[in-house]
Amino acid sequence: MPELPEVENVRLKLLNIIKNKTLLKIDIFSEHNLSNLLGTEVNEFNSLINSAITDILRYGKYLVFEFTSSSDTKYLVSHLGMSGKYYQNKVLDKHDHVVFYFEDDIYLSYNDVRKFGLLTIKTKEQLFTTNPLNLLAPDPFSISCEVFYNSLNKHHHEIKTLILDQHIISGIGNIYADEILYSCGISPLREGSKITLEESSSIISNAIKILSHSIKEGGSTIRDYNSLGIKGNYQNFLVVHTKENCPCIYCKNPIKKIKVGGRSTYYCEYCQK
DNA sequence: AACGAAACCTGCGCGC
DNA sequence: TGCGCGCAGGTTTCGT
Repeated sequence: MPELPEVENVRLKLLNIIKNKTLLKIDIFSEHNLSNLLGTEVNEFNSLINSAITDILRYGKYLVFEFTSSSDTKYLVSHLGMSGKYYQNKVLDKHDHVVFYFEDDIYLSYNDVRKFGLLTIKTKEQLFTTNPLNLLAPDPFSISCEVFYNSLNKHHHEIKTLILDQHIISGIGNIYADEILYSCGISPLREGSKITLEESSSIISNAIKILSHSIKEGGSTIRDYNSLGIKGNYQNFLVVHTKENCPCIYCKNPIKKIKVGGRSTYYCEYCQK
């Protein structure tokens, strides 16, 4: 469930479930097959035991669990990749790789079919000075328009590729990139260095509008992806993504599907310049 | 240096 | 029914 609105919904739900709960035990299954998923040694995970979850934060598409004990504070940084999900008290299956047992008989499993996600432990010192958060750009809600505009103008990539680049702006993925550029009337193929300051501002304000709306609708649930039983509704509000050959809601010409930077891209060639 | 391609994984749906 | 192919809400690494 990987873009900003879906991750934000997971964050809010997780806070309701485990805020102020103490971690009692962690199980990690077949850890030798999880070398890309686990950024930290297993014993580092065990160092979280007997700490309580004092907060859950989100940076772009990353979740950050704050664990506090009497002696120190540590952070679990989690990215859901393409197929990562959290479940509460679910009967485990072969894709539940890590299970966190809390007080009050609550357990959370991290399930990830494709194992593109990430779970890594950081100290307070390391959190923003090491991968992956050290190079992460601000999300549309907090980025400065001038900084964003200057980043775009440094590159000759297509604008769609640039707004998917988490070092330039974070939180936007393949679905919302298409929706945002459509609402701005900007072609996904336009070169970043040709985007004006006004258009940069439009990208940010449309991103804020679309992402906020999606957060309110619980995110998008397509192909049955969801986490913690969250069933999003925003897929019903999509106007270009997945709409190949459907009439553009503005000009009625068919929506085109192309590849940009290797990703499926939907747009209206008449409304987006 | 910069670009697209392939890699990392698994499962699903499609056409033959 | 079975097989092969292409596809998937992401990101990093590898070639030319």
